[in-house]
Amino acid sequence: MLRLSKKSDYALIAMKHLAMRSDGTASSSAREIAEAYDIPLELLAKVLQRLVRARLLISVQGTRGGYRLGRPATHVSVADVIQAVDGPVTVTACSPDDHDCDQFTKCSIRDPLWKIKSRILDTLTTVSVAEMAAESEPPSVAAPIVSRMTFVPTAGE
Amino acid sequence: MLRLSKKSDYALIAMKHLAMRSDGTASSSAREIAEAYDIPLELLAKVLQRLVRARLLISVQGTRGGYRLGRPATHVSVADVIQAVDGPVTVTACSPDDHDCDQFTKCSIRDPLWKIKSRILDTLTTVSVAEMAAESEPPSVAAPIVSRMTFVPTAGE
DNA sequence: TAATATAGGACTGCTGGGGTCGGAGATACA
DNA sequence: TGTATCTCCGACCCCAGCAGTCCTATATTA
Repeated sequence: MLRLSKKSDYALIAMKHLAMRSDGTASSSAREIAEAYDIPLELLAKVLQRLVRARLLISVQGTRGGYRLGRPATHVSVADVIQAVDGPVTVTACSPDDHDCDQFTKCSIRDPLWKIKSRILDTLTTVSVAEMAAESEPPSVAAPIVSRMTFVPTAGE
Repeated sequence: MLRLSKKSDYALIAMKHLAMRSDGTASSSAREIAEAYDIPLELLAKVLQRLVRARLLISVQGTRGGYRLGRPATHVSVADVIQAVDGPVTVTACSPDDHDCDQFTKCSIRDPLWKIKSRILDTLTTVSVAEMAAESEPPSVAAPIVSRMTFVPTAGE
């Protein structure tokens, strides 16, 4: 459970692929990425379209067209990619202020789960695509990727 | 996305219900819980059976039977409940040592996502059922639930 | 013995994700 | 200008898995 969809998988693969070869503004076509990772072309194309709509990618139409990052990979989090493809990250079916949920007027776990969801979202937001790409590089300096993973106790929340 | 199943919802509701009224070894029947939260009885019963199999609950058969916690609510994490009902928490379809995943021999995001999954699992493990139940109590001391949420940078991992 | 409780297998309806197809629009190049 | 190549986008199908139901067996108490 809690598995994320293949669309998200494909989106992350594509984003990482572009991040690793985007020295400057290099672009790749959907076909190139699809063949590199054995992903169905049409499905990948649909995923890439959503990423374009979310401004995470910029598409160039026509011959020799393709996709390139919409902004630096360091400014794109895993959460951004997942949400662009699969919609908002929601652990529960209904949100705390979703009062038209018939069954859960008596629900007692909405608020606790909502806090857990916030922490998961924090985790996904903290990791950027650039950091994912950096892990695959030959270990040169071993960038302090996890240095920002420290959670501040949010007792006031 | 990342939504957990209704079975997990029901399981958490039931566990919290029992945690809140388990002063000593109070028990509740499946019907009682089902009616309290408008949950289909048969479905809830099946969920409770899984919790019994996972030793999270103890069942008493026969008239005036029911369910009670298998161990103190402080020692039951949200992750325990979810895993008992929905199986292991997996963000990706395949694990890092799952080499028979045909498509993902070229997969480049398995390891990064595996780390993220570990952090999510940490979050779910850190919150206990007792803490979920405590949030509904009239705020007496406001127990320091999140004090253990501080992540230690695992740079060596 | 009757009533009530859990245990658990078998079954159905259906939503949503994975995947496919075809056509429209945009661009590069001859 | 024409054509090939590429992205874009909507429509469509298939099916695994979840939610929910039903039925029977078993255990316990009154």
